[in-house]
Amino acid sequence: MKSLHVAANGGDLAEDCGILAGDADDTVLMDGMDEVGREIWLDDHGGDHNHVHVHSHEDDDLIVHHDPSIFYGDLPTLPDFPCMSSSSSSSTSPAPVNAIVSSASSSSAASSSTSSAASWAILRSDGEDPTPNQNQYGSGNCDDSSGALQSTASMEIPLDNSQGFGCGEGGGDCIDMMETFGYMDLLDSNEFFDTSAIFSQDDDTQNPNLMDQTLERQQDQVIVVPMLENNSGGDMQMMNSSLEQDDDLATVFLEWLKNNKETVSAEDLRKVKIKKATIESAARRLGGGKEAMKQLLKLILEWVQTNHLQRRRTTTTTTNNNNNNFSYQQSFQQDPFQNPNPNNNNLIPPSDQTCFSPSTWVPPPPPQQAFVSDPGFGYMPAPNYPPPGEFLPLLESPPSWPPPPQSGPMPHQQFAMPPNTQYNQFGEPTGFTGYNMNPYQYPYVPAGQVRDQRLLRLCSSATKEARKKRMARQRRFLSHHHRHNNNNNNQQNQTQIGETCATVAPQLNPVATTATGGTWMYWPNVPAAPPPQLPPAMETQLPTMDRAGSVAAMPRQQVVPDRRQGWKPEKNLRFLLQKVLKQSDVGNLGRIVLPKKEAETHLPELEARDGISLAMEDIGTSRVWNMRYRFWPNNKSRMYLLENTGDFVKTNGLQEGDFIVIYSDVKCGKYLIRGVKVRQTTGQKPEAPPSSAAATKRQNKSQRNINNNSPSANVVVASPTSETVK
DNA sequence: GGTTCATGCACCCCA
DNA sequence: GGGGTGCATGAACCG
Repeated sequence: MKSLHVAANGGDLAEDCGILAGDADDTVLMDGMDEVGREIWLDDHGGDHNHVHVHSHEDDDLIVHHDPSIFYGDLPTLPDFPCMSSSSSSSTSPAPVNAIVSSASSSSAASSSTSSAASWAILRSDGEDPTPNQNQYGSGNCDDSSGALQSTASMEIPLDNSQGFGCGEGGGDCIDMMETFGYMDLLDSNEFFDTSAIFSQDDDTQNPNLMDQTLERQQDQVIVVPMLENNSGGDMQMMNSSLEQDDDLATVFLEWLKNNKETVSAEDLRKVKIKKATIESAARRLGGGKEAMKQLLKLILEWVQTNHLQRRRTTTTTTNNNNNNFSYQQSFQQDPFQNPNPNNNNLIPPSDQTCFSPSTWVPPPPPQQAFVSDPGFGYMPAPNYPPPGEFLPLLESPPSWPPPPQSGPMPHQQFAMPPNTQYNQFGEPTGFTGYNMNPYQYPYVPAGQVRDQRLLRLCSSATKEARKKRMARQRRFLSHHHRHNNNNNNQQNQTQIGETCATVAPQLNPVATTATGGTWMYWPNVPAAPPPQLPPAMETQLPTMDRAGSVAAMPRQQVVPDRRQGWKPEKNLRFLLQKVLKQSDVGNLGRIVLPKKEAETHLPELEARDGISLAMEDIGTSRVWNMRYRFWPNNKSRMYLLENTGDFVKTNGLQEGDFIVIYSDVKCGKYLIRGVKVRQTTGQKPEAPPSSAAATKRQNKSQRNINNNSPSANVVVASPTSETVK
């Protein structure tokens, strides 16, 4: 029998309710993680309890206490946990304390689990949908005092105040997540996986070789999911595939251990701490049952891995890397769960809030390397570890993007959404080459499933209280940030994190975020060339473009929030790329060659040469153009194109030398395009295409010189709308 | 020398 | 034959 017991506690019910209520203002799925959400620790209490300790840090740190005993041979019974009493605070839930007798022998654990399942807040993996009892689980009960989630005392874990965090500030109920998961299947699977052999001792775990040997030894006994054997594919791929193929929680856990044995030690796992209520709520939100727990397990493992790696990365940069606490402190500051931008709290996939109508949005294939919108944690970084600031501040406003008005239905193909994780916390591109991504897509869940909706809603959580805390943290951080930066007057404009999102001028180029990772900031391009002879207002707004017409490096200064006429200050647009239009771009071909680097960086990664449909809203006219983003094979490379641009070009009267700018709306994820006319003041703008190839070349050369030397020297930028500036 | 990208042009489809 | 599609070529750029 494979059952996952997840005890609910009475703690943080309000936040749980936030989850259940699908509070769209919150990034994090798991309330505790949301508030604090900083770390997951697997902490070795040295105890002999077989349970997941879920602690709630005083400062809303989410802690899952993993009792090392889970990896030991003999797993004592859960009823021994002193923490059980804590859940007894539940006066309304008479759930009995059930003992789970677990041991290295899966059979015993299985039987005990089975026997105890009935009275627990149990998410059973046997397929039975543990439809939450309202009274018991409080899915509809936000009363913190109801004790609705307190019925599952059996998984309670003692408060570990010595660790600096209590076992659930709300109710003090804790469960050992790792043990829970290990408990369920790892111990139920006919001993095919002896966790005790992996992390039998701390010393062993500290010995990578021994650990590896142990794992390798175990591998012989393990039913390996085929896809999991491919480690090269990355963990995300593993998770994706496992979701589809793996029916065994134990296998999931085992494979995860195998795949991460070199990077995640038992010590690391012991530091993982997840709030019991969080787990319970998350599992419930996932639909309950085996599948839900499987997903949750995967999510948690993924997060553990991610967090660990991030912590490790951070550790390498600190001189105190011998201090685990310190390193975790570091990771705390980089908590992938944390959204430093209170405005960016909502990571709601498009199926929930996208501007696309659900009927038209078809999730693309699972990304190989994707931004992970963790349904369980609100935000879970992909292996690339986009910083917290890369959250997509989704849809705090109701969907406003109408379906594309083009004639004919939108293709039932990938409907890409803007990427939102390309920037590091300093607003620099992270350098990875391309996404295969829909930022809203959950790599763990097969697209199109109803479960997705639940997962997506998990992104939201927490209460106003939690938001207040985040805001306070953000303010503190900002204050610190300001003190440590040599600010100029523009700094204020750059650090309105959590308060406002910079608006975008069509000629402004954005630098994604500040170091706090919050709000997208837009920075003007200040040409390296001598100052252009332009009105002062334009000098800081003209883009610097390379020969391809794409954006060149831009100094992070002189933020000029543009609130000119016609602009929509409420839009949170993020600059993606721009392209100076060539003759071939504005000709009859109806296609625009996009700069490769920017396209790969900021637009969805293309799996097939046919590309994807991109609905582009014309910023000037609000008309939505159904374009196609694709690529051509070109030698060993690719040439990226935006097709179906003919009407757009004509409508905007774009000609050679003009340029387009593509943004993404960070709120609702749509793409926006803007055609910008460039009129030469000292020379005549080409009114007609060159009549010959030689003329074309000359023209191109001239254009390139303009772009490279002084891109704004001789031009006046005018928008196709009323924003012409001369 | 490798990469990017503008565009020439071959091929195919269709009226 | 015209238009669309997509590959190939070569110039420009970059390291």
